[in-house]
Amino acid sequence: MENTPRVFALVDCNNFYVSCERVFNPKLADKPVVVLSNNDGCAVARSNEVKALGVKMGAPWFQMQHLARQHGIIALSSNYTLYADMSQRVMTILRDFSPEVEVYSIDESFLGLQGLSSLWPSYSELGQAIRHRVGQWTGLPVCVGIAPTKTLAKLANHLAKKRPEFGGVCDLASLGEPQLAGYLACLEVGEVWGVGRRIAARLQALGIGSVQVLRATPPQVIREHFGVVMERTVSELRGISCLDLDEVTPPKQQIIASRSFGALVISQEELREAVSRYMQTAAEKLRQQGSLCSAVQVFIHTNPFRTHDRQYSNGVVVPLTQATDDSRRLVAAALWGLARIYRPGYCYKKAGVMLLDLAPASVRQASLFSQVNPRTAQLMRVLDELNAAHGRNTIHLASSGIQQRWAARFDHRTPRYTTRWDELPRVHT
DNA sequence: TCTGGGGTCCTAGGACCC
DNA sequence: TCTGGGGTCCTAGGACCC
Repeated sequence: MENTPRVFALVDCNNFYVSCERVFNPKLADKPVVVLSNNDGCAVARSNEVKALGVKMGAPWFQMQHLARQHGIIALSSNYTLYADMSQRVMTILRDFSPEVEVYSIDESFLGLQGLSSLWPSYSELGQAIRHRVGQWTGLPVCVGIAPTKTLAKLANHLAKKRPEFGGVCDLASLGEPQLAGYLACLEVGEVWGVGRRIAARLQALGIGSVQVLRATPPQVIREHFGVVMERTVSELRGISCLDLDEVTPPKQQIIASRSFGALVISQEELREAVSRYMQTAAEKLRQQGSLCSAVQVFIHTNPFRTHDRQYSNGVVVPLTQATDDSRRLVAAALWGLARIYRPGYCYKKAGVMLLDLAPASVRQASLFSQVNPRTAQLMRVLDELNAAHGRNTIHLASSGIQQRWAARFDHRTPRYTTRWDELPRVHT
């Protein structure tokens, strides 16, 4: 279809959550820092100093207490509001460099670069310009990988991060074949985008350990063992672009809201509060993307790590007679489902809801027996506007309770520096 | 004491139909 | 004694991602 070869860049922020915290608290520079998941449970972001200590992604915080004291690891609760805002700033800058941007996750984007080479001495210098401007305008360090396929751009980004000789930007196409083969021979297959723990182990068993060997394996052989997805990955490693940029994010097919509790929950009443709360969060997201939902799922379970406790886990799908985005109807359906699956006498650790069968609101099917009430849409709009202006959960249904004893704990939260007037950073003179 | 949350895609197998 | 074949749809589960 295209004659000019594609050029992809992957721009990825280094240790994103930790770097965001360091922007606003310079004392954290060069210190071992982790950012923890909800309830301060696991390490979800680690500074280089912490990675060097051998702390793995997702490692439980309570298990590292000894190491933390020994090395003075600083632990911070997640400050998602701050990270989301910083992410937006980075993505805005990236759009200045290329008209083709796919925001892939909160801290990384793919850019289409082909055609832009005439504006720059080389793709590497374009990458350096990106690095420099993001650093100067947001304070966040990023690395850039450049290659003819997305999968290779991911690997290039990995090299840019790990190999100092690249200076944070790696353009694979600028390497000679022997040099490239040398780098790929040093990379394990598990580093490849799409190769997880399971598949890496199976590849190992077939004698395919390095990326270089994987790249040399015929895609048909891979297909026989692993299916079409892995075949595509190997083709991409060989420089054949199979995955294009997704510049417009399609609406989500399902929306999930679930949380572990900050305290154990036994009563149905408290579970009802939590389920109601989660559903209101999910419903807001549903309206944000302009969809309606035809079925909701609700699930609860005990703490699987407490193996000596009696365990219970269950979920149920509740179909709706008419597709809706009305928080009140969605909450009612979820609570109805909860009553079906609730069993007394267990210590519950987590609950959640899922919105299923989503469809655009623009093609709403009018039901024979019920009509859409225009006042409902208006009510939901006012609800969303108030919460957007004054902070999440400013106004909510009474069923989600007031005390919310079960709410997740955040014992080390930093200020929401960029999105709350009362939490702005202060400069003392 | 203390172990995250939110997504996508693919496949296998069962139900059902003609 | 002998008991088809092919297609679709749905769901659960597995694998991956950040």
